[in-house]
Amino acid sequence: METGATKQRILDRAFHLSSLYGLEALTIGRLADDLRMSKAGVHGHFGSKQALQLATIRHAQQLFLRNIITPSEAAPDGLPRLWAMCTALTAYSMETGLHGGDFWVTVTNEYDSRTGPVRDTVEATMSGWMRRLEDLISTGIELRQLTPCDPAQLAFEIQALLDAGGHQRDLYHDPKAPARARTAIRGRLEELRGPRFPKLTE
Amino acid sequence: METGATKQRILDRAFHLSSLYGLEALTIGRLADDLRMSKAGVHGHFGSKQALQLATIRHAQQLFLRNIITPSEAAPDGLPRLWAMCTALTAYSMETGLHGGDFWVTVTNEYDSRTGPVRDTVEATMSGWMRRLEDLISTGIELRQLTPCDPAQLAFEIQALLDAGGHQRDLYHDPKAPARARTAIRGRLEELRGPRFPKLTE
DNA sequence: CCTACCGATCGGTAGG
DNA sequence: CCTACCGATCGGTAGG
Repeated sequence: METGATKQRILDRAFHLSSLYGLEALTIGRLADDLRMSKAGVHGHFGSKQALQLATIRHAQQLFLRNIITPSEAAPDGLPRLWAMCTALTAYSMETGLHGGDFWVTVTNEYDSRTGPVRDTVEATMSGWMRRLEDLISTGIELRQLTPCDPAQLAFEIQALLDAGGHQRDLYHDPKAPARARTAIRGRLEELRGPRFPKLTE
Repeated sequence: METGATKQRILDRAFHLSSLYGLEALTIGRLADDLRMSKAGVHGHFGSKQALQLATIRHAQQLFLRNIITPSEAAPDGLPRLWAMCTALTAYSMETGLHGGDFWVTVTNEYDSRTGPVRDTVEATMSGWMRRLEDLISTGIELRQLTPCDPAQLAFEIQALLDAGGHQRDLYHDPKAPARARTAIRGRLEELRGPRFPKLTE
């Protein structure tokens, strides 16, 4: 049960546009124009605008899994894996074009004060991501890579810095912002250095 | 040359709505319904939707100046003043309702990938705020409150944490998020403690 | 500050 | 996947 090629084209474009302008500003007409299709042709693949938004979120989840999560699983559990995810996110952001983290920065900010199924899906996705960060931190503590600390607090700080790396890069057209995020995260981790603190690449 | 009472009512409501949903989702019709006015009655005060957006930004600037900047000027220059601004922003966020920082978190994220006069105004405002943070950090270093460090890097980190305090509070309905931001900022400042590091209240 | 409009665009539907 | 529509709403204008 594969997704059709046209539907993939629509989702790629929807992902691109909503990474820049959000899922509320996404319109079926704009999407159709970009893809040189009719509005009904786009609409028919999803049935409603909300279904299109939810499908775009699922598409973004798949890209995030493929581009960020899975590659980082190659690194050892705990701190090396956490650091691999942080470098993947900030490295991606240092290149041109659109990448895994941008969609989520835009969309979480767009929906943080809204209600409804789209918001709920966004929140659930990000909660899963935060739990993943906290688990890696907890594992890092258990493995004595890190000094004991509050995983939720450290995860909050890392997520804050990752978000700001992408956001401030865009707002100020400052290509150094992702590197600032990485520098700050690395410094914070080294401050919590435990006896088995691993070497952090890059 | 005072602003009319009706115009103030419109701007208060526009500020409230755009703090939640952004300045692009703001519509003259919705504003008119909320205020039990006609669309033309709202429109006439500004002349265009863009002028309404820019006027709402100016309104938000005034509130930020009155509620955050000016009160903090009572604290001594350098670190105490920087800390006063951080506590003001996170304290406001801990109460219910809408406050100074929320508008800017929403709107900077909304416009970071857009173009045009509204985006330019938002960017200029935030650049001024970042410069203010950097100046307070530089003063703190000169006064030996802080160890020498890169003011732009530290300002980036503080702004990242302040943003995330408001944003994650809303996204996860987590009232502890602003306190996490404050804890992280305080920890970062104490890490950079200089010989004349002041006592940080609260 | 209002009523009464305008053309454009929105999400969505009928029918093929 | 298309053309040809629908009612609702958008920003904006005329005229008072």
